Amino acid sequence: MTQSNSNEPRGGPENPVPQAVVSRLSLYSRELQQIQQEGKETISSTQLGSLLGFTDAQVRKDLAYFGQFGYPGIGYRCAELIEAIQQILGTDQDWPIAIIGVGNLGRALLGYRGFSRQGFRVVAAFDADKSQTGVQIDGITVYHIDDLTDVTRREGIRLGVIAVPGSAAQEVAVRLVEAGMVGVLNFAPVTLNLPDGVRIVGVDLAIELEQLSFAVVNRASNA
Amino acid sequence: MTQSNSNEPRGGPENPVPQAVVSRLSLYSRELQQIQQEGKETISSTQLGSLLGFTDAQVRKDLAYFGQFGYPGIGYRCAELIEAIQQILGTDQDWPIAIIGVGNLGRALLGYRGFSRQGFRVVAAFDADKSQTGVQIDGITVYHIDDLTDVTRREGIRLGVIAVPGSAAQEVAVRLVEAGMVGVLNFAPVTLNLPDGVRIVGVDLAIELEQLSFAVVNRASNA
DNA sequence: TAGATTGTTAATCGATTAACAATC
DNA sequence: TAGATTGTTAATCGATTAACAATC
Repeated sequence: MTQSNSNEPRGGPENPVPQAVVSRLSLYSRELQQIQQEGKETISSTQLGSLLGFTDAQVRKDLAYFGQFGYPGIGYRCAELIEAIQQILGTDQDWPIAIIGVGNLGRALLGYRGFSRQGFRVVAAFDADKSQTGVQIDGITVYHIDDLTDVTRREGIRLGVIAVPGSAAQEVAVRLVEAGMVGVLNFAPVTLNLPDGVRIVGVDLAIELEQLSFAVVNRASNA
Repeated sequence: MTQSNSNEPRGGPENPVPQAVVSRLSLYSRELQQIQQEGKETISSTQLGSLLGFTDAQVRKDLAYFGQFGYPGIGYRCAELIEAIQQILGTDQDWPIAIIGVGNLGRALLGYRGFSRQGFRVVAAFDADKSQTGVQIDGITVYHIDDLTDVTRREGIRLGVIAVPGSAAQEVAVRLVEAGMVGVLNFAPVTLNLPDGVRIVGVDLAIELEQLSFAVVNRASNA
């Protein structure tokens, strides 16, 4: 019988980490890298929080989910904390990813250098259009969607990015899961229905703009 | 003295609407349009919720922030609710928008048809590179960044999309605000610092992937 | 030592869910 | 009428903040 160690701070079943905490972890990491580039060695929770609009308590609490990283009287050493967060997020590993759909958005994603910032590496693109098969875009080969499983296994791809029209997204998503993918970044403007255990992050560009228009239309409350 | 009307359900200062509610409103709208296309006239909070993974109570509570839209015993009429939500979000209006930066990502956004789904219309692009000035991309003219204020005022643009490198983003953001923009969709991987009253929505592609890698690395808790 | 800052517990705040009278 | 479903209040749950002893 597996006995749960109550000294264990990690996000096991006993201590599920809220989604919001994980989002902020990414922001901390990004901010810390900026700070480090500016030559600062350490930073306090108060400083880090204020750069991002969070309280000092929130920063400390978030980190406390995963362990003790700070030094009382000093703060956090940037280099150390960056490394710790990357390990928590899994971005200390190499993540070969695939992009499905080489329309406008897919092509942009193929050329986007920002992915590589944290160990993500686009290794293959897929499209249903046979005239695209074999084409190279920004050094990445475009495969036919029917080769999804083969290439995915060969390259050890676990994360897929959906950049196909909404009408095709659900079917593509199912095929990704069949091919063994466990995480999906979905740019199509539809709700995907996938088995539990497959994590989905959705980015709908129109919805992001809607958040802005709501805020603008209702910004009397701000003024 | 302005007396607050306690019958007023809208998100005035008395009743600030949580950010999470606004996000879900967009999802409801998207889902309702799908449902309507499938020929359904009405839908219950239970059905709508389950399509999106929310409880029925949550759906009803979210909508209750803004008024009464349902019919006891019947549910919600799709057409009516869609129109109501669009009015709440402001997407019943026309929103001319500008894209700043015509690199890989900016170009993809210029060609992205999904923006127009809800009244968003890209009317201008800007870039600091003078060799791009005057070029047309997908029918949109690229202006030099120095013409930002002129074009913004002429076209009545209030929302801007930042698709420039991180190193230039803060400076560009400040210029957008100076030009009169009140909402910014930021694709650059940096935290923007802008006056209160300017709403910022950030989309960091690498961070979205990090959320996936965390979930995958820690998915023992799911299994 | 005095000053700064952490990690953590308790208190507060806000958001989600359950329950149900009112309505069609 | 019986069945379905809303809008809303009260109860629950979870997340944020405040406070402070422990530490450097």
